[in-house]
Amino acid sequence: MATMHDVARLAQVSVSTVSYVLTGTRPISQATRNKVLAAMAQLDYQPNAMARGLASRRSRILGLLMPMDERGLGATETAFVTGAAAAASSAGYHLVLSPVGGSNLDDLRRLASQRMLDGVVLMEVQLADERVTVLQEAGVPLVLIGRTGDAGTLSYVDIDFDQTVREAVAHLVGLGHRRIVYVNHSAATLASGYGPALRTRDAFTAAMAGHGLEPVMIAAEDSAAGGRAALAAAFAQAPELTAVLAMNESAIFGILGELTGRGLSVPDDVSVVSMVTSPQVAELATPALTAMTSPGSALGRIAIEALVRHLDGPAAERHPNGSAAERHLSGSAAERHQQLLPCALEVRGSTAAPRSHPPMGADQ
Amino acid sequence: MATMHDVARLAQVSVSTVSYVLTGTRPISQATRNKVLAAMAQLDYQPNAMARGLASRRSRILGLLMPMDERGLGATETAFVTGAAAAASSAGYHLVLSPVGGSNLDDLRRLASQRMLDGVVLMEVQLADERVTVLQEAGVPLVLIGRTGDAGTLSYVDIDFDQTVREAVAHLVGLGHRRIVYVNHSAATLASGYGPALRTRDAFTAAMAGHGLEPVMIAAEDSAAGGRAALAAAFAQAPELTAVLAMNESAIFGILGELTGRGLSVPDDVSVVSMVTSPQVAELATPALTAMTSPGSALGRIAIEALVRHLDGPAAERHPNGSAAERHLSGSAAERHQQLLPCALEVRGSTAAPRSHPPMGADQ
DNA sequence: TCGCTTCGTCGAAACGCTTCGACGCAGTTT
DNA sequence: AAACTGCGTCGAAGCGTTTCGACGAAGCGA
Repeated sequence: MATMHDVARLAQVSVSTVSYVLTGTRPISQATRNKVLAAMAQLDYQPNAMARGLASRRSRILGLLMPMDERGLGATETAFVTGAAAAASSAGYHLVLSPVGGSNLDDLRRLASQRMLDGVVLMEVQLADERVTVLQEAGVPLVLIGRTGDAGTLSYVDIDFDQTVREAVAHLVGLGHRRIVYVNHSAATLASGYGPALRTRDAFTAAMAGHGLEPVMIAAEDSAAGGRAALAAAFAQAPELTAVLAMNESAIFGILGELTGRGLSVPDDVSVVSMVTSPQVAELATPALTAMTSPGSALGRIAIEALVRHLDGPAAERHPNGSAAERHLSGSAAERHQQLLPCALEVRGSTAAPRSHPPMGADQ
Repeated sequence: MATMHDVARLAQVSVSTVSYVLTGTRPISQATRNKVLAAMAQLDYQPNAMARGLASRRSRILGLLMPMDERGLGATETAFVTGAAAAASSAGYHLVLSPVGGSNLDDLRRLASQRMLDGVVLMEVQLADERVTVLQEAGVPLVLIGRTGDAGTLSYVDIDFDQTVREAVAHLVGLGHRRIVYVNHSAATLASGYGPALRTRDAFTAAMAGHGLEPVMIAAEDSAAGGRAALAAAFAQAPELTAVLAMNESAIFGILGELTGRGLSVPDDVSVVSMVTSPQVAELATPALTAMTSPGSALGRIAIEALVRHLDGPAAERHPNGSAAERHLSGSAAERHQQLLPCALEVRGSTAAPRSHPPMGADQ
């Protein structure tokens, strides 16, 4: 494996010159640059990541911390990851996905203290997430996907649940539905402070109130069985329901199965809308599900871009010889990126006007 | 951030002594060890990963290379990842998941040449996989999940497709089915040399022949629509079919939908078996699918363990002061781990005896 | 023509760790 | 009693980069 010394010797320049060619830190004449580049090509030189990291105190590695607990990544999360990977790569960073569960905080602390990651993106953030504290104490720059309860000073990208729920409810109400049930994640998930579950809950209450309707909510375990049970509970609580809005991607198949089992047809008897779902999953069901499509890859891209901006300092690098103080100043100006993205309504076959109540005053 | 120097000073020993305490490379008296440990605790010392990597020429990072193309990771792949992560962690390695697509070989080459990864596990291996060549040229130890066509000298862990298919067919034949259709991945996937698709195809032909039955095979796009089309094609080709064996997890929901659409009931009119599927996914369908459950987390664990064994040399470290030659010798003896794991048949609600032909000579 | 920047390059000192040779000091062996 | 042998420890030399200060050589205003 060729080293910088080899390149320098072959190009007949000093080691530091090679480094400057590589990093662009100082001006190098075109002639010298070409010599060096030629030598690098000839030797098939690749800089040693460890040496680079040690000397520069930046690894150029970004971490994507995703708890991989129960069920796997859905297509949504995958889109998210690919978006992030693409963004990182084009910013000259490596992206590593670390499956550090929410439980082993010590692992996380170790990872953070080892200075192996220049920054991290945190997925599946809880309202009160200890990982945030750990990372902050370790001084690792971070961007959240999702928000903690007190996200004031943090950077985050998240889905605009409020807007998303409002749109979903408007769609159903516009079709003429009045009795709409919201199937959320399980009570345990709610209690653990899972942001999406809590925020959609509140948003649903608000949205229904806005239409003068009564919100009915059911918690469901993240499984088909959970969905079945939830639907049974829903009918017990609101026998005349005509539409189901489901946050729980795992439960939704159980809901559909139970609906069929009861001899009810979708969408003629009951309309179903799936929240924060990828088109691929929505198409799996029969009929294909009307769904709020999550902005997966955009979320990932934006999160990484915000992180990189924070790390590399302001893009407007007008004074390459600016003092450290200057750089710090403008660096902190680039901080705190906070952004919400809504899901887009995609109407497929699982929603229609209710049998009993035809549409009325649709454009609510 | 405390360094080794700080620890050494506080503990009143030399830097090298601290290092020996940390790595266990040389004997250290209990008294000294305690002093050092105390100092480390007091300073909250964490070794710097980059410095460590540079000096020792091993990063203690393992890569899990997973192409994240189309659809997301299923629960199967997730189990795989978590198994690998757990194994890596308990062997003292970090596991990073790198979404380097199959396309950008250059990215991979760069990653490999930067000496950032001590070794890699390759997922979704094609029969002719260029990534293997790249990695081998870069001198990075690797273990495959799946096999290339010429896996002779490589280490791999894979599903025993032959055994799995045989068992699935035996289950159906045992119930009395004679006309069984196998729904595979798409023609394009087959053509690209995707091992599981090819191996199951051959295994199915062989298994059916073993029962004196004619194999009918259909290729399906990886989507619900693909499944629907495939079922239509299946009925066109074998109108009297009574059972479907599906490799294609995405298509299977389309198959079920189309079956229902034609007024056929599962399992009364048609039995369905899903191959290489996780229980979670199998439970999503109504009725829950009889499936061959993939040994997800075991695969991941075994792959990592094989890799680590290769890296750390033979477990039987009887001669800690053995010469480099000895170590190399025994190292190469530990190489080439090749193992196949079958999927386990889990009978759920989607298989039953065919209506027309009651069971006969079941224990085939 | 004399200083004064600016440009392009160099040498050397980090960066924080591992590892190698050496050495003092018991505790054997002869 | 002399010559070994391990054990526990130390100092120093790397590992392959980046980065800082320095220094000729131009280029330029006075």
